[in-house]
Amino acid sequence: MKPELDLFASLKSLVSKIITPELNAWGVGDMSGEISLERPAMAEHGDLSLNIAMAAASRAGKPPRQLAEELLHALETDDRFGDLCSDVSIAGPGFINIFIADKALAEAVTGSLARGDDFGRGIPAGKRRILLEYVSANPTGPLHAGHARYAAYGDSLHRIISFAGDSVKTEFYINDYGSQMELFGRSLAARYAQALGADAELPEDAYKGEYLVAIAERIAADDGDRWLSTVLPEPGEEAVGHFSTTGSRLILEDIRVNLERFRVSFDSWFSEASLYENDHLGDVIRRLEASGDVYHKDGAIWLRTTRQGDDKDRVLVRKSGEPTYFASDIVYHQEKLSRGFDHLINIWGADHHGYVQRMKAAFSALAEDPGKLEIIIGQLVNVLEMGEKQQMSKRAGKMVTLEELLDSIGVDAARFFLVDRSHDSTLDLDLEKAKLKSEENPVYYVQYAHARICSILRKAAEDRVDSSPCKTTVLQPQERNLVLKLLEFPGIIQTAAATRGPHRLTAYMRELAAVFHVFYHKCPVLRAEPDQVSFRMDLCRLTGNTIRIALGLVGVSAPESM
RNA sequence: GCGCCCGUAGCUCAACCGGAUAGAGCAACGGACUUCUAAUCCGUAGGUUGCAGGUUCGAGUCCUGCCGGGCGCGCCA
Repeated sequence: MKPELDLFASLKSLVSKIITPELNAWGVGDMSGEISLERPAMAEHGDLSLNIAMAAASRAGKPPRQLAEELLHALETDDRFGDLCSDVSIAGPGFINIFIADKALAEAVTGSLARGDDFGRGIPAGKRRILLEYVSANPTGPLHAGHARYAAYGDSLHRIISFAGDSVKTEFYINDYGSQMELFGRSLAARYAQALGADAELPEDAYKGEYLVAIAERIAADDGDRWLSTVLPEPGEEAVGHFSTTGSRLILEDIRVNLERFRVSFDSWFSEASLYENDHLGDVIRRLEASGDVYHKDGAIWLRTTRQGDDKDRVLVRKSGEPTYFASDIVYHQEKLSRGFDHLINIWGADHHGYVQRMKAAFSALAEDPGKLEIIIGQLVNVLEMGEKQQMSKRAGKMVTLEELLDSIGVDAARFFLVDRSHDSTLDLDLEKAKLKSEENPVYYVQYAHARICSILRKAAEDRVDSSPCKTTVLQPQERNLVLKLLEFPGIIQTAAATRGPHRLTAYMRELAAVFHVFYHKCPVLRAEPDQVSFRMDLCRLTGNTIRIALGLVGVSAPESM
């Protein structure tokens, strides 16, 4: 976003320019990174507030208010600053409070409006290529509420980081390899036999979910009893392979369909099994050996991850000769890097947090910078039924699926709800309550503001409202509040992206909708004084654009009427 | 036992790099539609930010120790 179109950003750089000589004169060293303009909680404290005098006080060895006086003088005598600001004063322990001129605010609205759907978009940031991996489920069952949370979070993060200016691709890692897949194949084979009326028993610890019955019936319908002799009394290796492959393909298709309905899309889908089509594992192990941290013990191959701070060393290849999931993951991450990505973001559930250290250690062993690997731990979702916590288990088939969530509360409410709180907090989800909540979900509050704006603009077009150009340079308090809230948007985008926190955006939308609703009640638009109509329509347009953009960044629709 | 996350209004949650009088929504109570959408707005009430120390101009935020809850500590994934 061009600086002159982001009033807050350009004010910040102007203030920095003005006060830097003063800071230098105090001999406090480089404090340029600490200069920040904040929006005070209270209107009396100005539109923007500068706290650098207090931050510098101890290093300068002078009282903060005295320093503030010097900065105030520098600001007051600067012509450019005088053009943009109507007042500046010192308050409290040494805050410098800045009041922006109404004229500058009105011009910023015009400039922001001209950016259309790009209002708030950041400047493309260099050549860094990011790969964001999330959801990454076993294709052994439908996605559940926990996956839904990470899907909503990850997809929103993708949209936000991209909008903020970084280049991000997304990937779904399909865990279609290993013992869980074999167990899945055996479970499905038994269901298949049962579907054909045979007396087959599910293996121990089997996937017991009802969805497997439906899949087995479908395979029975497609293939008839062709496989029956190979699965009884015990399924052979070939049959297990067939059922796990066929079953996972069908489940993956179901996963794709539901994610698409959830407005979550991936640039690529990567199969773990495909890692074994060539000897990538051997290549990676040879590479790890160069670190000197690979050793053999008890018939297995180990990586000395303790050298990088892990609790214990980890097995790469079992004594059976099968690679561990850890080994797969190292190969996978090596593969990601070799595709040219230089920053990898993974979203993992809290139940995998113990895995972070060993993965970082693996990066070190590969002679890669562990800083290239950013792992975001998302806390879990508790599903409550009648207030009772339910254990979610894919194998036991006990879970609330993404599909059920969408059927009961809809895409918009589900996405807003799941992303509206920090990923760092455990989320309680009571499906019955969530259904009730759909009526009072804050998403409707935000969407309603958008619909209301559209309604005004429709009416303006119908009535051919006559609006002469804006002459007023004095804004009503409600207009000021709305403009100031709108101008926060570019900064909110940057913060949400940098802190990986989409919930900041939903919180912002609620605030924006609130100040708009207040504006709506106090400031008529179409029936305003003739020279005010044009500016108020601009305010409506810019608010509408901003809500639409913000909702879009969390994958929620912006209805034109409700 | 060790590691990570969390503890804020009755409930669900915010609070930017440590900023001024800790904010929203829901629930409760009282008001506002002959008007550009009342899915809205205005008002009232609601707090020792789990507890105890420490750091400093200033702590919900940082440090230490407790208490409580979640998750993990496999040659499962």
